[in-house]
Amino acid sequence: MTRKKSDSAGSGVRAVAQAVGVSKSTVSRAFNSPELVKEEVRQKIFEIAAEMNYRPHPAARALRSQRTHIVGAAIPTLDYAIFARMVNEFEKTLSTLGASTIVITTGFDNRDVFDDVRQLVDRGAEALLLVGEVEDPKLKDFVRHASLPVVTTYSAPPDSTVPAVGFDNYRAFAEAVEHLAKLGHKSYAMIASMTDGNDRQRARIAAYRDTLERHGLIGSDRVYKHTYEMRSGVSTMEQILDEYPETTAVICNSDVFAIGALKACRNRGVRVPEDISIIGCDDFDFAELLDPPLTTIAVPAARMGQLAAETLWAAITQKKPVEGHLIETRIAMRNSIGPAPNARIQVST
Amino acid sequence: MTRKKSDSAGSGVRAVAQAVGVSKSTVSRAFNSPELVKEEVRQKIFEIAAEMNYRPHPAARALRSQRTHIVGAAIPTLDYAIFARMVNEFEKTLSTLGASTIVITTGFDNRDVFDDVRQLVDRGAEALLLVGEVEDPKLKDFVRHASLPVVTTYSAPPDSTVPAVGFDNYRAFAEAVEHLAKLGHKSYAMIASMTDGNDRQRARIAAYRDTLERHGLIGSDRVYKHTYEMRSGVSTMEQILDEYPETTAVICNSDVFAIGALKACRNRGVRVPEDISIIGCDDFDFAELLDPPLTTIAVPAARMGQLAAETLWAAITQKKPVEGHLIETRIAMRNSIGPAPNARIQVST
DNA sequence: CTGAAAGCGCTTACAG
DNA sequence: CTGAAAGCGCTTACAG
Repeated sequence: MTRKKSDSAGSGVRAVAQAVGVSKSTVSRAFNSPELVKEEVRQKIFEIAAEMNYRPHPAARALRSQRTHIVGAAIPTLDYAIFARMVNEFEKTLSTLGASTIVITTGFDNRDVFDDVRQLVDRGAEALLLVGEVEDPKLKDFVRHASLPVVTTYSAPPDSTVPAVGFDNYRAFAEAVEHLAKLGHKSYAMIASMTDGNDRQRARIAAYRDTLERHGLIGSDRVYKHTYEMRSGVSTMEQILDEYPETTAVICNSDVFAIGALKACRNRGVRVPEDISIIGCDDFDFAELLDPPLTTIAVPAARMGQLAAETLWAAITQKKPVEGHLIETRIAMRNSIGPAPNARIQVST
Repeated sequence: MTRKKSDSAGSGVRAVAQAVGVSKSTVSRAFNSPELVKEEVRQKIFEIAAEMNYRPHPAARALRSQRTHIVGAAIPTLDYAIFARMVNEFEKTLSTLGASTIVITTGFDNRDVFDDVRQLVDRGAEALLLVGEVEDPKLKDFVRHASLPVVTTYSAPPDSTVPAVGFDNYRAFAEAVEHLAKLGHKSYAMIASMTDGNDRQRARIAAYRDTLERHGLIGSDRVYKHTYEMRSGVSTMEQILDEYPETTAVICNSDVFAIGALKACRNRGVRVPEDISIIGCDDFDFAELLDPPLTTIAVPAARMGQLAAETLWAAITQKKPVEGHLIETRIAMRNSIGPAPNARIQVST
């Protein structure tokens, strides 16, 4: 025995039922299957329930119905515009559909995220949004055997363990480099983020290397890796200017790096795009207001959030399989890239 | 009768208990009060439970223990760096403490947010983070009578219905305007956001007006209101330049506006800060990399998220009252403001 | 259209 | 240190 059986007053269904003069069943039905309850009775129940501020106990409801209406999102961080935007859209879409969003941040390395993801499930998540390829063996195992819908975003791994609502990182970057090659650039550098447990970075670097190689161009070995910080964009760009002044095209795997690179060029009196071309990735809001306006690969963050929410919800409610979506990307063409200069200007130090 | 009583196999405590050869009680105790279970038995339970991939059912656990370990955050949007950063820190802190974060976005108008906030509670939130003053009468009523801990952030209303972990918006902006006044500026404009249901905006505008008035300065009627978009910063700055070319100081209630204002000045050949001073608010990451580096009021987003999480958690677990915190702000001094020019330059159109 | 009863899967006070 | 039993607050199949 634990508490006394609350068979009388209180504030649960029982109390409402008593106040109205019907059974608990009828009160519950009025909320969950209103069409089964006589109009007149239903009205009275709603009225009195509202008066009493009655709300069904979430845990009791979830236990009995085996539905929590909670969906989990495990993302690297919220402190990065593009992820925040995706979750924002994910949450809004889900909210419209009648579900809530529980969030956990895991960092950018996917190799050991199982405990974080499990926390979401332990709180009742009925479905899961992930970012990038599933690399944690324990998580791989979990999604294989677990019965809940899972979708991953940002990536489009062909051999993925789970359906993906993402874009082709390789192709997007291959096109960007291709574009620069056609503009006549001969010497390149890439500012990337860490590749450990991050398939997007690996795909982008591979695209950069492969494309340069195919064109017999210099630079494929010049890949700088940093965590996402604007200062890193500044310092890396300075380093490039110092060590490889022949560089005319810099591919940044994040607008965070690009804005830093732009700043470094300004500091050094290097003109963009006359002397050097810089391309970013993400299409942050401020990209077009930079000086010069930043050409950048537009990542469809909001769209991914929306589609992920929709397919997950359909999977939960209609038991449909989770549907992957390959989203096309485009380069937001602005003025930070241009034809390769015939000669490098002098770099002032 | 609903389902058959799962008294035998399955995958719950019962199954684990049977596999180990103890009672459900002992299995449950091994997880919840390990010190009450004999070392040897405990080990065996952990081992077998892990093998069977056993996880206590969240809803059952929550129903019985009346604890969900879920905390709710109702914020205007995640698609704005400063809110995303606050929630990011909130989540991380809570995660460390053993709780999860459920999020809902409500927009910037606080007058009708009760249904959103209630959704959080209906999903099991044990405590609530809010943003700004509580203005929705229904919400006010709810927090007054509800027994769950609530904290609001960003504001510091003295007569608040709920404790606040925030900063003094009025004072922060009064200081900023005061600073500009001391620099000799005579003619001002403010680019603000919408004031409906937004006490932070109202406080900032009041601070601006009061301070100007106290100094007998021009501009207190020149407050432009827009939703947070960089283009609005551009167009409003252009308007200011056109209609009030005598303006030498522009206070932006968001760095989003400030970056737009900076851009507009650049477009028009107006030099910052030689011709006009611009100050932002938020201290976005990119503020110091702008050209010129942006002077801006630093909003302590991460700190608010952390403190809110800590006080809410203490309130839940130790039944301590929720503790408010008034956080000091400072102006991140950079180069976008300077002494008032003696004469206005010509504005090219 | 409605009510009585079972049971969702745990945890915990009680008794030993 | 352990087990049997009660009960958390709902929802729903069953019977009427």
